[in-house]
Amino acid sequence: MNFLPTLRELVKTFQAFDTYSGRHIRSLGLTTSQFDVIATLGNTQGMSCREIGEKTLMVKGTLTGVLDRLEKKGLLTRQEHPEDKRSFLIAMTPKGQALFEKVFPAHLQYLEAAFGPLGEETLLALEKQLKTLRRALEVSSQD
Amino acid sequence: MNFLPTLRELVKTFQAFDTYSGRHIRSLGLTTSQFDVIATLGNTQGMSCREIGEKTLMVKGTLTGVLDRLEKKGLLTRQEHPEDKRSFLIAMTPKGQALFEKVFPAHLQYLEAAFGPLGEETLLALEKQLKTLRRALEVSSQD
DNA sequence: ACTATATTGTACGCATTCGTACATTTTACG
DNA sequence: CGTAAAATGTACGAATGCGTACAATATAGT
Repeated sequence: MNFLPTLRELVKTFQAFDTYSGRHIRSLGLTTSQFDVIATLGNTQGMSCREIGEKTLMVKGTLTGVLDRLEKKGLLTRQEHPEDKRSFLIAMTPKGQALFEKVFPAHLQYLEAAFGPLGEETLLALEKQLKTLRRALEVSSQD
Repeated sequence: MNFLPTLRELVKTFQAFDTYSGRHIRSLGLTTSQFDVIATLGNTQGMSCREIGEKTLMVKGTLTGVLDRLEKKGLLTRQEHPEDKRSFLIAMTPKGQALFEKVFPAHLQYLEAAFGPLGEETLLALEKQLKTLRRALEVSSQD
């Protein structure tokens, strides 16, 4: 079973997306990780570091540094969590929310230009195939 | 057109592969990038930095550091290129070649355990779908 | 209630990743 | 031939990304 071409294509496609998306995000003055956090926190009342990690697919160790920089930029705050003293409620500042409202729709539109022409059927088929591969990897991981 | 689920699945699948593959490579005492270089140079007479970059999908700036560490480990050498004074012929040492012969088949077999069960049809279909998406991203990148 | 275990987030070290700038050399073109 | 443009690899700074260890707190099992 020669899976290497498929594997190589997975990596190339991921990189192509990263390059395409990253170029636009950088022009907005952000990194990809920073944008992902802002996109996650926008229009919410805030959430814990764990929740942000689940949604952005970042591990907590990475997230600490990303949140530090966004906090230093004045885009978010870490407040004490009332129910759990280990945790923090991480929420956007007005400045952060304003940035979200500016960059999030703009980036979605930018991505739409690339993904839109593919059509819904192609996107759904691809999503399904990817999920099949991911499950195979996760099952094998359990050994 | 809601492409976000497909996009998220692409990232999750890539990460699942990276986690699965990386765990094994780390147990062999290497990083993913180092393994990719060794897998590329194994059983060859050596090649330029540019060629390695094309095959491993690493940009040259990244490659410099990875090659530095592999050279320091005594796994490869940088010789002067006879035809082009800007370039180097990067080739494995006997120690590097021996490592290649040990880890490359082992890792292929490890990956086979995850990819094999998918079957050839699924892999080919996924490769084709990915290529469609990648071309859409590359076309949009030209603007 | 007590204690072993799990969860939450940070600290740290190491290696990558990328963009930009740069020196050197090669190529293309007039 | 001579020069502008391109190619090759390195240097550098900033920011991930990840594994491990760690302190503080919460939860579960007894």
